[in-house]
Amino acid sequence: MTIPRIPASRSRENYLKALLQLGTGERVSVTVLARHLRVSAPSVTNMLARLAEERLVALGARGAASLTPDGERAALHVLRRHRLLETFLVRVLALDWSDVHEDAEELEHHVSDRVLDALDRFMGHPTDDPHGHPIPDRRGRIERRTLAPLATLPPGSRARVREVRGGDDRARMARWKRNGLVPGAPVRMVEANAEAGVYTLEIAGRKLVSGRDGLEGILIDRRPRGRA
Amino acid sequence: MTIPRIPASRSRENYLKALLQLGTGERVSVTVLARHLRVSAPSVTNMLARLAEERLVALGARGAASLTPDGERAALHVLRRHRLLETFLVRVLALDWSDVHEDAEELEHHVSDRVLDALDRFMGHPTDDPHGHPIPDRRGRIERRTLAPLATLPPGSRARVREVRGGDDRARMARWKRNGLVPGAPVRMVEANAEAGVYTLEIAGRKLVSGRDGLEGILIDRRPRGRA
DNA sequence: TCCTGCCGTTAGTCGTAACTAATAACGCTC
DNA sequence: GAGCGTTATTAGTTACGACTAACGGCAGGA
Repeated sequence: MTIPRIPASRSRENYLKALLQLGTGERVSVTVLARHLRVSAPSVTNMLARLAEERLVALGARGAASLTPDGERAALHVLRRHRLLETFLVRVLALDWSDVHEDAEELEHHVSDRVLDALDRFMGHPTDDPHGHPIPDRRGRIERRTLAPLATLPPGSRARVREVRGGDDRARMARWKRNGLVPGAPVRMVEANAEAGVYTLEIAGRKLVSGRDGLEGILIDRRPRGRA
Repeated sequence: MTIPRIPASRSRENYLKALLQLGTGERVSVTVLARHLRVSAPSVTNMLARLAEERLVALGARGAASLTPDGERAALHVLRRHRLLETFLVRVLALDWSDVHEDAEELEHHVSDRVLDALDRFMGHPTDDPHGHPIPDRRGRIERRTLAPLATLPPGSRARVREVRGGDDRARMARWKRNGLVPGAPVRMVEANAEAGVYTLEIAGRKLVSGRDGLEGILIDRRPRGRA
């Protein structure tokens, strides 16, 4: 008879999480999903069909997919697990900020609610992960923020780094850390040359010249605190 | 071409661990393994063949299997992960002694060396898990102990509980904990009736009457400390 | 010695989730 | 509107690890 196993997860959960992260309310195409998950397009079509059957995903024309409320709930739970785990690995186990992503990526599929709650309790219910991202609560609610890319900070203005995206790129994370570009760091835009894509910043007193690419993923609050 | 994946684990690791725990140097039969892993006999034959091909298991006549040195090393690494995780769950996260087994059982297959070492460091390199079992070191070496079943303690003698086996039976573990039968607890055999299988004990000052079954798995040092 | 059981193996299937190759459905350009 | 390129789907395979059903070999009892 073959036991159908637990509703199964791992792969499923990764699809849901990807849909959550890629779909800003919008539908996500098969190709985009495939690239993100490093999987072939047919695999995506296939899995989306299964997830649609389980009412976790809604399919639109030309394979465009979005999460149903159920799917979004599930995805937020995965995200919560991921972020709590990253927080634990950094805050408690003192692992490197730029290294923890893949460990969390693995463990997020295997931590029980019991253990997760215990971790949460142990850390005093943190609200942000080490990269500044908000951690969804137990009910799957997440703080909605409107942040701006650091590159949009007008010259002379000050702000604080709020979130640092792209945790899967270790080298990038390590570079940011070296330069002091971590959540909470005070920054001042000294000079911005949007055409050339060159920006001069002061981070916690230290000067940094960076290209636009090098700043992509660093987010600040939309309304900068204070003026120069 | 289909990437052969990582040497893969989960199931493999469970077979290796089972061989380590069941085979006291001896070869283990297909049937025993099947029962222990709650899997059909053909599944066992099948997997053993694969493990033998990878030189992790040596096969004898009539399907009897034992670990090769490589296999034993691998198994001890899994055991180390399991025991360190249990220790973490109990000592740090304050989860219940009798509950943690299954969580550790799941996580042991997914924790990286990096995280494991960090856990080990964080806890100050514990040598025993919450059930009193020795934790293999990083190189896979484990303390060899010669322990005796609590039931063999002569009437009037005192000893300390050293290990408590059978972590997979929650109810049993919970009962022992309620009765104070935890590693380190001082016990005195008040009266032992081997024929009837009834034993009267004093545990940390409290009296307990138990059948032989109820004590199976509780181990003390072979040479009791002190006399009555 | 032969029969009966137990134990293990062989053969064939299933579910999951990936893959490649080939095809179909758009949509944009000329 | 024909043709081309992109995007999605269908078809068929593969690997893993489980399963059931059926078969073979050895041991002990009659």
